Amino acid sequence: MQNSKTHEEMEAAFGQQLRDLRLRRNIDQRQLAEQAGVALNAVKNLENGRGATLTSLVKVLRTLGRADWLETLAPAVAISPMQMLKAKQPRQRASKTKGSSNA
Amino acid sequence: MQNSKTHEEMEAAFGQQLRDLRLRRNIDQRQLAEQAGVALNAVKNLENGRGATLTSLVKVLRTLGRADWLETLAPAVAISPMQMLKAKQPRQRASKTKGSSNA
DNA sequence: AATCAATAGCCTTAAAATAGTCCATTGAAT
DNA sequence: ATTCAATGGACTATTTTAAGGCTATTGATT
Repeated sequence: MQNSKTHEEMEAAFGQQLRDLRLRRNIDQRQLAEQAGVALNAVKNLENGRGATLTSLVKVLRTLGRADWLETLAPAVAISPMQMLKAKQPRQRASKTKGSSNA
Repeated sequence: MQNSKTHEEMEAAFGQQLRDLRLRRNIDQRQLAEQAGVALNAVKNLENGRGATLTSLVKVLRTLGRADWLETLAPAVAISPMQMLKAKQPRQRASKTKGSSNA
């Protein structure tokens, strides 16, 4: 009922994707690190799934030209233009109804 | 020529997306933290863009049922079945040709 | 409008990541 | 086959985050 991969495996697989992106740009880790403004070790850690910060990831993604990917996480619910008007967002909260299993 | 957002802004916007996902599931930060196996503070940090580790992010994404998103980073080049056969991957490297501006 | 739970924010300690350097390995170019 | 650069891996010091707890806000429900 859940993803069979451990989070370590997922981070490693993710790192491989980052590496692929870099190799397609044909730049080496050192160049990527410099352009991103992070240490070479941070890039190594990312690509090898050895632990990283979200900040390093974001900086690297920007450099790789894939910062847009970060905006694709939330499916973004379509709402009507009228609703748009009142769609300010000062601190939403989870509500109390027990039936919490929404999709 | 580049994203006008700073990486801080990007992390904050990303955190908002995480929050949206959580609210759609209608669970609170405490529940999410427990189910993900991270501290409540880790969830707060993520949603408020105050710094986080990739590990925390992955654990949270799994809990939110969006672990698949992590696999959508690299466009994944289509290669022929014949090429598949020799597509082992022991350590690729960036090559030396100066013309490195690939898309 | 009053209640109460969800969230923000801060504190301290422990754990983890960054940064910088060095050396070993290995893929690519000659 | 040899050369040489790209990468992996380790080590140390420093910075950042996780974890856990505690209080102040604030949104949702009544």
